[in-house]
Amino acid sequence: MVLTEKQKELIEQFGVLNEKYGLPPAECRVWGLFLVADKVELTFDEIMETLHLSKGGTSNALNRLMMTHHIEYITKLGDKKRYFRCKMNNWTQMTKENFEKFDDLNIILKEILKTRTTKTPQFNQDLKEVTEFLDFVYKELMIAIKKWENKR
Amino acid sequence: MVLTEKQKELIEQFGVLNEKYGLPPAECRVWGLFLVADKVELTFDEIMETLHLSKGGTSNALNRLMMTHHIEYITKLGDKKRYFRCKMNNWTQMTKENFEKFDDLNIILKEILKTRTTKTPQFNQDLKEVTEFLDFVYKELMIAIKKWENKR
DNA sequence: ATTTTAGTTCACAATTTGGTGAACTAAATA
DNA sequence: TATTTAGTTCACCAAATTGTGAACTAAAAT
Repeated sequence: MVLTEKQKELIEQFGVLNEKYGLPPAECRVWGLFLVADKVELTFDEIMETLHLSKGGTSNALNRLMMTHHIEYITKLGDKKRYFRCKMNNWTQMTKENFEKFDDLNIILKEILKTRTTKTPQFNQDLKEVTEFLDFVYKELMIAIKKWENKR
Repeated sequence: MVLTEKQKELIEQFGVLNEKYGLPPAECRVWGLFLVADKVELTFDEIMETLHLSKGGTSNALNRLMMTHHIEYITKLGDKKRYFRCKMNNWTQMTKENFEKFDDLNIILKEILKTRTTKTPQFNQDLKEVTEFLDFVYKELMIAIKKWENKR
C-alpha cells in the first residue's frame, strides 16, 4: 500500500499525540494507519510493509491494539489471513475510561484528606474543594455521555 | 520531617497513578509529599531528605512542578531559602488543560476526515460521529466547569 | 508428507529516561 | 575578602522501554 505524503504526515501527528499518553510509537503508527488508509480492512503484511515494521513489532502492536479494543479482525472463508480493522464504536467507551482515571485520582485525594493533620485547615478546605470539583465534573461528564448515547 | 507509614503509602499510590500519565517517579513523590505533609510550606532540603532524593533530582522535580503550575514558592524577609507549597487553585485549570489535549486529538481526527478517500462512506461517517461526540463532550465539559466556577 | 502461509515468541540491541552527585553559580554572611 | 548557603547544571550510570529478526508453531496447500 502506498501512502501520500499527507497521509504519512497525519500518521506521525496522530502518533506524536498518542505517544504523549504513553503508547509506543509503532502502536501509534499502526492505529494511525487504520485512520488514514484508503481501505478499511488491512492485512498483517500490508501493515508491516507499509510502515516498514518488523514482524515482531507488527504482531505486538496489533495485539496491543486488540487488547485495548481499538481494532479487531475478521476472517474470510477459505482464507487464512486475518483482516484487521479499526473499531469506531469504541470511542465513547474509551472516553469514559479516560475519565474514570480522573476518578481514581479523586479516590486517592479523598483518602489523603481523611488522614491529614487538622493543623492546616485552609489547605484541607482547599483540598476538599478539589475533590468536590472533581466529583462534580465527573458526574456532569457521565450525564453528558448518557445524553449523547440517548440522542443516537 | 518524618512521615507515617500511611503517608508514605499515600505518596506511593499517588505516584503510581501519576506515573501512568507520564510523570517521572521523583516528581510524583514530591507532589504527593505536598499533599500528605503535616506542613504546607516545605524547603528544598526538607523535601530532599524526606524523600531521599539527590540535589539534582530534587531541583529538577521542583522546577518541573513549578512549570506546570502545581507548586509555587514564597520567600521570607531575611531568609535566602525558598518555601515551596502546593497551588490548590490550579485544579480547575489543570482539568481544563487535560481535556484540551482531548480536543487536540479531535483536531487531528477532523484533519484526517477531510483528506480521506470517498470510497469508504461508512467508515467516514463513523469517524465523523466520533469527532462530533468529542466536540459535544468537550463543550459540555467547559459548560460544567463554568457552572462550577460561578457557584463559587 | 512436504512446503507454504500467517503469524507468535523471544533473546538481543538500541534508545530513551530518570536519577545521582560532583562541580558550579550567585547571593548572603562572617 | 573568605566562607557558607541555596540551589542549578551537567556528565555519567542504571534501568526500563521499544523494536528487530531469527527461530518457532500451527494450520493450510501442494
